[in-house]
Amino acid sequence: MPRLKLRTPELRDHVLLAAEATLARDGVEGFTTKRIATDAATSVPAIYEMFGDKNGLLRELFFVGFRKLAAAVAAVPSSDDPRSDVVALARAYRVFSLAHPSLSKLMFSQPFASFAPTADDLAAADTSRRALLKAVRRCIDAGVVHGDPIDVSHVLLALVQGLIAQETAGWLGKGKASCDRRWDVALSMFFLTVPTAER
Amino acid sequence: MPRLKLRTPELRDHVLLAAEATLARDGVEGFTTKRIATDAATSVPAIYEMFGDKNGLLRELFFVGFRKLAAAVAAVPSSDDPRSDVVALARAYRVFSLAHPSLSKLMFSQPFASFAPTADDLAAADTSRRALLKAVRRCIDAGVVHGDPIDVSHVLLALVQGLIAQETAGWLGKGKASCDRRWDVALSMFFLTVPTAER
DNA sequence: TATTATTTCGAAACAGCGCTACGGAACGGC
DNA sequence: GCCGTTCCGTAGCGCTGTTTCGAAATAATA
Repeated sequence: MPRLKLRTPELRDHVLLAAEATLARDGVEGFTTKRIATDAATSVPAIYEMFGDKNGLLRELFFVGFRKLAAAVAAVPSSDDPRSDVVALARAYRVFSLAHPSLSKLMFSQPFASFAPTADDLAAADTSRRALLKAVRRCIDAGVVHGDPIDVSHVLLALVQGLIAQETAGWLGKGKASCDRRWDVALSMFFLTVPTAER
Repeated sequence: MPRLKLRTPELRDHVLLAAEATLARDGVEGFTTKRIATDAATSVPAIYEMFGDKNGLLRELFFVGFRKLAAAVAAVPSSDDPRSDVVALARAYRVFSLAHPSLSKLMFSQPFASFAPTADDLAAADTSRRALLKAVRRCIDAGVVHGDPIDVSHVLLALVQGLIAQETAGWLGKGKASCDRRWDVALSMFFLTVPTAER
C-alpha cells in the first residue's frame, strides 16, 4: 500500500561511498551531514534514519577504513625473512595512510570530537593487527627482536601510528626523501642490527 | 574621557587560564567560547577582541602547553649516561601527557578541525625537541644508537607521540602495568642492546 | 474511477555553535 | 547639568547536528 522505500540498504551503501568521497575531498572540517546528503543526492533525514546520527556514519567509515587496510595488509606477501615482512607491513600501513589521509586520521587519530571508537569498534583493527603480530612473532622466533610479542606489536603499532600522524600533518620532514629516510630509520630500530638502507 | 578598559592583558591571561581549565575539565567537545567566557566571568566578544578567533585562543593554549612541557623537560637532570637521559626525557613527555591529556592532544594530535598549527607555531616545540636532540646526539656519540641525529630524533618523537596518542586514547593497554611495560619496551628499542627492565 | 488507509519522504524548525554589529552604558571635560 | 568619546555585552547572523510533522505516494476498496 505504501509508497516504495527509497532508504534501502543500497542507498545506505551509496551514501557511505559518497561520505568517503566527501571526507577525502573536503577533509574533517567539510564533513557535514548536509553536504553528504547533497553529494549522495538524498536528504539529511535519510542519513539519520540509516545511520542513527553523524557518529554512526563516522563509525561505518571507520570500519570501511579498516577493511581497506586489512585488504592492503593481506596483499603483502609473506617471505622467509620476517624482518622484511615487518618492513613490508609497515610500508603497507604507510601507503594506505598516504592514499587515504583523512580516513587514516579518522582511524588512528580522533579528529572528530564527538566520535571516539569503543572497545568493540577497535576489534575492526584486529585483522591488520594480527598480521603485524604474526610477523613480529616470527621476528622474535628468529631472534631478530626480543620481548613479548604482544608488547612489541603494540610498540610497533604506536611507532607506525606516530609516523603516520607526523607525516600526514607535515611534521616528519620537508620532502619525500626525508620522510622515506626516517621511516627506514624507524623500522631499522626494530631489529638488533645496525640500520641498513631499505630499498 | 572614556570608561576604563576591562579587556586588559591581565584579563587575557585570566581568560587563558580559564580556557585551560575548561579544556581540562570539559575536553575538546566542551571547549566553546561561550562556556569559556562564563568561566572567566567575561563576555564572548572580549575573547574575540583579545584572541582574534577561537583558533587564536587555541594557538595560545598550544604555546602554553609547550611552555609547560619545556619546563618539565628542563627539570630533567642530565646524567653521564645518555641512554638513561633519553629515557628520562621520554618519561617527562609521558608524565606531561598524562597530567594534561587534553592539552597534549591539542599539541600532538589535531583534535580541532579548524586549528592546525603553522610551521611557525611549531617552533614552540623546539625547546623540548632540542633537549631530545641533544640527548640523542650524546647517545650516538656514545655508540648506543646509530644514524643521523635529526632523523633519529624525529623517529623518537614519532614513537613518543604514538605512545602518547595510544595511551591517552586507552589503546595501549588495560592497566598501568601494561602501559609501563610497553613504554619500556619502546624505549629499549632505541638502544642496540637487549632490553632490560627500566625502573 | 474516486476514496481511503497506510506508509514514506523531505522541507522546515530547533538548539547550540562561532562570530559580529550595534545601541546603550560609563566615564572625563565643560 | 550636559556632551563627546570610548568601551562593553546583548542580541542577532549563518552555520552545524538533529527531529518533527504535514504533504506526497501508493494499493486496496467501493
